[in-house]
Amino acid sequence: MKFSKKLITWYLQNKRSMPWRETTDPYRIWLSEIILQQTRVAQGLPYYLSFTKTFPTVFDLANAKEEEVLKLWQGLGYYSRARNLHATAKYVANELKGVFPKTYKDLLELKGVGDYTASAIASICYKEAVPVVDGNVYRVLSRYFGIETPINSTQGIKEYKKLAIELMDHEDPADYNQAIMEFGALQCKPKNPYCIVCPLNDSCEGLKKGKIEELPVKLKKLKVKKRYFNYLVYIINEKQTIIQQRTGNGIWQGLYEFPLVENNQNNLESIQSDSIFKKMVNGVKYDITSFKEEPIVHKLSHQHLYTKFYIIKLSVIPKLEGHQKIVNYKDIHNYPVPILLGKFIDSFFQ
DNA sequence: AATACGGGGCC
DNA sequence: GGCCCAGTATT
Repeated sequence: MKFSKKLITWYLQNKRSMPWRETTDPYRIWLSEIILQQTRVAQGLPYYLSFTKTFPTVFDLANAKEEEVLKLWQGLGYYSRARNLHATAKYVANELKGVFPKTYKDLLELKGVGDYTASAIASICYKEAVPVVDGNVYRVLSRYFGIETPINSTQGIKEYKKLAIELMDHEDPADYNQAIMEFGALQCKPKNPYCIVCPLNDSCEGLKKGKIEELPVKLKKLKVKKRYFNYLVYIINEKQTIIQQRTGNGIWQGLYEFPLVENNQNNLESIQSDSIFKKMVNGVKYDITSFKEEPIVHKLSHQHLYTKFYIIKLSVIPKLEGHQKIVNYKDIHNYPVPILLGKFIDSFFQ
């Protein structure tokens, strides 16, 4: 039997039940694909459910405030996905009358939709024979064909894409694409794959050469950077605090946070000598204490954030910078914040 | 061609 | 502590 037919046969017997497998509505397929970019099914599923419940149609999503979209996305990471999601919803609702593009080529034009996602939507919703090449596909192909080209090299990306096109099942693109991904997720998984019971184990080049554990080859990424975040949690008359929105490039764009002093350490003295802080509390009495003695280490894939929260009690409103705003405790939960701050807020403000 | 961009789970 | 996850946009 052909490679593609074996995968589809395996898929039909082993596929997990998922809500986005019950529909070919491009809105829902698109939504699920954006949510699942670089995200495990188990992590993305609750977000898919809340998004489809809150925004049943692309018009509902388009009509939402960006802040509401970010709030619902809170905790999922890669927040540009949420901003692009909202922008694309507005574009489809307002410029395309709510009708999604129907081809790989046209889908590719949408913000936040790249090669993988355009292929997924085109194949699942419209049966276009375009192959998905995600992390699962790289792994399955590199092992089955014994390919040692790094999957994140320019050469590798071209090579795997070419192979994927050749292997594509033209009669059933939707099931084939989902089959190879599901196969990579459940059977040919990164650690301890089930080669013994694998339906492809009689023809798997990687298994024959004993190289399953080393495949796929991936160029290693750079060392993570350390950063030092000192958050100033102003407590004004025991009922209000100050937050600001992150703008420009960098992490957490569009999310809110407390006034931040970023330097090369986590200590009280460096805060008290900070010019922005001094300007804010100039002439007012305040009391400053550390929330916890040890910094919280928040680990992102590319940087480690050594973070301390400083509780600053005062009885008058300090001088605000232009982008800062006063909020009541009870309203703070309505703002989208990084999970690092969300955890602090949950413990400190109940 | 590289780098930035989250958070969580697994080993 | 390192790797990986239904990748994309920017530099």
